[in-house]
Amino acid sequence: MDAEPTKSELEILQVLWKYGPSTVRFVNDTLNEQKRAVQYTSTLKLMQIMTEKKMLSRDESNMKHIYIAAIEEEKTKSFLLNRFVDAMFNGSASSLMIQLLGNKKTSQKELDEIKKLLEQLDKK
Amino acid sequence: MDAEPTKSELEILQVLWKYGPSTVRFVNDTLNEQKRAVQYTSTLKLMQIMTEKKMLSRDESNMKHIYIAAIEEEKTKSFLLNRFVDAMFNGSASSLMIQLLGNKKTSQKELDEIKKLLEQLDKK
DNA sequence: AGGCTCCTACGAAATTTTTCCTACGTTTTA
DNA sequence: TAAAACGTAGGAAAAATTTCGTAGGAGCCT
Repeated sequence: MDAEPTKSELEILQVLWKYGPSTVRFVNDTLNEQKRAVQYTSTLKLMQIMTEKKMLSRDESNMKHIYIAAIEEEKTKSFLLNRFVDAMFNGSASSLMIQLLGNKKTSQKELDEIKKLLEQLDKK
Repeated sequence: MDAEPTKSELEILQVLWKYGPSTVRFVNDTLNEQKRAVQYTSTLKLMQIMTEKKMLSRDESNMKHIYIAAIEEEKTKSFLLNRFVDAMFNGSASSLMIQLLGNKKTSQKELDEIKKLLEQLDKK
């Protein structure tokens, strides 16, 4: 992991990961709909900075630049998750699970999926 | 959740949660051993700020003040975890699990514990 | 008592992150 | 074609977070 995405940077990455390469306009609209009010130029600026940091790349061939996430979703999430578990739960996945499942928000469907996953891991 | 602990604040909370009520000196030493170099007055200052924010409370009856975590470990971790899952995995616990267990770091013992936990949840 | 160490308080500086204003060019619309 | 809308770039300000220097008091040792 080269650079740590900040909170705001992560929001932008999420949009790009979810919807694929996008314009600043699209990202900004999405953030405003799904997250919070933010000015267009703020989003633009941040995406420019992220491009400098090599976190994004962009296609400048048209006036409306198209931005692309340059760091992988899987790797980044995995990295951040591991850091989070280490910092918060001393690296213990089961502690995290206890905490996570302890607060009844998780649906039965989710639980079933997790069980299936565990079975798969066992077979190996 | 009243106030968001920042990264540094969380480090301090972790020490207090783990070792119980402590002096600034102890917290600072622990951080320097386990985390990173940081000046005594920096730790002091931060803990004073946290006290203002009601994140910590303290016993001032002696010259060496004793600081106590004023927010609960469980609640705080649960809150931060939920935010993390929402932000990173769209609220899906199983997605998080897949990511977490996908990177082979988790031991068999951990897996067993998680399985046990799931069974318990089922019985209810 | 004088010197040394440790403590707190306070203020300010340094750093990092986030936000937005302004300028100016291109495209679209009336 | 002029006005309005939209695009980028760059700088600077604002906000949030972190760090540390300095001052002054208390405790301890010789």
